[in-house]
Amino acid sequence: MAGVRLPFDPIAEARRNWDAHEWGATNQMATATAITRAHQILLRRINAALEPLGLTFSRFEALALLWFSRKGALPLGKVGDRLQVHPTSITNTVDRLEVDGLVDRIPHPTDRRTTLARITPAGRRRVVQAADALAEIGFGLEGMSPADLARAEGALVDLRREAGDF
Amino acid sequence: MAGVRLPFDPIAEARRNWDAHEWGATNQMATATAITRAHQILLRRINAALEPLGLTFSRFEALALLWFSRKGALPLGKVGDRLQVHPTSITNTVDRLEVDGLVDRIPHPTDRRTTLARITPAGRRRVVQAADALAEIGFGLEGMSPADLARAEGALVDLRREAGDF
DNA sequence: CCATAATACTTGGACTTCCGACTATCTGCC
DNA sequence: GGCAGATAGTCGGAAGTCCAAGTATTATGG
Repeated sequence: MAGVRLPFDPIAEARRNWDAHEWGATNQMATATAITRAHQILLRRINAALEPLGLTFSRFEALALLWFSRKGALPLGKVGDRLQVHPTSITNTVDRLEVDGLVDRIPHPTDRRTTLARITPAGRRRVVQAADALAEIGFGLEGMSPADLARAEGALVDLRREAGDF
Repeated sequence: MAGVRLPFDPIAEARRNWDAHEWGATNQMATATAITRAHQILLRRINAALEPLGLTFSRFEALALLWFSRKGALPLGKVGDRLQVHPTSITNTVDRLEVDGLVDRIPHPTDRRTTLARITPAGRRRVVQAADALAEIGFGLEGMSPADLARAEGALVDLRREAGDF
């Protein structure tokens, strides 16, 4: 990765270029770029914090969801719906968690199409360690003030709603 | 993908679980989740809009950067610095743009370690079409009000600065 | 009651991103 | 001058995401 600190804000610079060439939607471009970049920063920090535990953010999210669930087990499809990812990603995620013994697959009691992912005791121990590790680094967001955390979250609610999340 | 509309806001739900189990850093967790999800929404819409043009968001970003540059050519390393991605990603991106004839590689005039990516005439035509297509969909952010766009962008400035972007 | 449609998951392939390691070249300092 | 260290780019491999297509099972409607 390039650990380079630029002598200017690249988004402000992009704004200038965009306006100068009349490409339109400058504000959306700037916000989209900011979100993309924030995500990049987050994901790197989170995955770095989870790496010693043999987890990634995706796997952590799935594991946490199972941990919170009443029975410690959910159909793969439900996991995908909650995490808003493609079914194939869940298959992949659960495969890896299963290899590490943090989850196992069990058949659904009545619907034979459905497979349940169930968190194992090892998985429960691991997910708690991981949550600690993430709280430790403030989910990679320690650069943000409490006010900015709330601002960012609030500003994105309508986008998520309009995208059909809830 | 699961086109499912949940009957509740999954982030609000995560907040409740997090607090109930005293996992800590709830606000950061919520904001990190919102950013992650917003990015996911954005990227899908943007890539869908660019797909008919044979581009992805990464390739578009690189192409736009070259388009804006004074000479239409930049060292691969500079491109990586500006886009904040790993050198190997740039190699990959430029490989693909080159196959499509939108960019070519030329040697640096004085430093033989360095390779320049140069946008071709076809690349210039394509990037303008792509910018139009993205402006058309408001960079996937049409669900956000102008006020929310500004709020989101502003809230993320400190994060980007602290992460060393500029 | 059975054919058709919907649902649940998996497989194979494409794409992006990262890391570690490697080659080639340039820079700096003794 | 010449060798050590920094810098530029690439290759191989791992992980994540998606899509398209396929199998198995369940639900529906004539």
